[in-house]
Amino acid sequence: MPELPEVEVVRAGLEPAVTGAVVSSVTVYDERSLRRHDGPSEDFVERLTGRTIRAAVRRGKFLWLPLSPPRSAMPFASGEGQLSPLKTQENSAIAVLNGPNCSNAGESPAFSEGVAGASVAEALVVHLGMSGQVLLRDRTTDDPLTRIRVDIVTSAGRDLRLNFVDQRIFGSMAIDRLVATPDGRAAGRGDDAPLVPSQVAHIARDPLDPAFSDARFFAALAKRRTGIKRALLDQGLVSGIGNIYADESLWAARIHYDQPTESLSRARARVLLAEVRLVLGKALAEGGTSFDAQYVNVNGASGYFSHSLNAYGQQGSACPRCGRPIVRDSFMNRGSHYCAFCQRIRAARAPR
DNA sequence: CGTTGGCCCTGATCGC
DNA sequence: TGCGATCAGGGCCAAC
Repeated sequence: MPELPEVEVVRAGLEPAVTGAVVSSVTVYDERSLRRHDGPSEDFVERLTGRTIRAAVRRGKFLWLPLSPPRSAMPFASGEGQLSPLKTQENSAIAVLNGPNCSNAGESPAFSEGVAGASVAEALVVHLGMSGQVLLRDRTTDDPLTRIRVDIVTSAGRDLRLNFVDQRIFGSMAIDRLVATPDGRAAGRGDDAPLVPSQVAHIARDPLDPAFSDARFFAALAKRRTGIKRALLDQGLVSGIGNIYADESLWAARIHYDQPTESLSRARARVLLAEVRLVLGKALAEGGTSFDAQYVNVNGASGYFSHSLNAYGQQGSACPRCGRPIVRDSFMNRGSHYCAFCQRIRAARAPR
């Protein structure tokens, strides 16, 4: 169950390896992992092979790797040689630190020439679903349950391999076109370009995104007529939160999972958002310390359970705050773990 | 149109 | 030892 912190660990682990890398071959072992790809697996392989990866970007739980235009479809390069980053990067350390775009003053090279229809900016979109992993390997390593394999040559000339492993096949890969963000801000963490995959455009910014608007979140939340946990899990309202961090944030804010959103005061919503950020940030800090740059180790389970969880999965044990037992309800086809004493549904304060 | 319930998917684990 | 039942839930979409 990778949520924002786990996906960010993947992104950060992939970034130095894939930035400036060229895809040399692609193998699809299970077409079901292409559910989000609009076309057959042959199309996926064809469109990905030979492309150069520009960056590793994340919004919420979605990850994408923007691709440079295919060489055959390269538009007339406007001016400076900004479209020929391939053979010039001899110093991989610099390439990793600076990224390919920093010198381009905000304009995305892949998108700038789209007027004549010569090229549409695209990205490899990855969602890990429930059980997905992207494992960075050498070319001799195979992993069980690998659904898609992407072999790359890094900007430093190293042969590497990305194994997309996914037991339950709720995750997926896809080639998707990039569209402009409505606010013109960077689409996610890892790239300055205001370009988001079309299938991610409806996903809200996450609470760690500098362009996340607290005010708009509170306003949207106040309009909802549902339980607070359902709202937290709605990626169109706020992204990156899954079942584990929802339960942990609600426990920290002492809010019952089914507290009606319309009855939640602005003050308590503020507390909740602050706790969400604390929980996500803490998990991110813990996850970030335990991964090896060589291998993007994102085994969801081991990552989570190394964190100290106060509520999730703790049914039967004592609430760390009051000592009463944590209970588990079945809710929305998932478990909700909470302290029945600390987290009670409260009536809305009567209006003056 | 906003909200909600149901479905997809399978390896690991547990109990008999 | 073997085997069947159970469990995990993110995102999407039909239905209300």
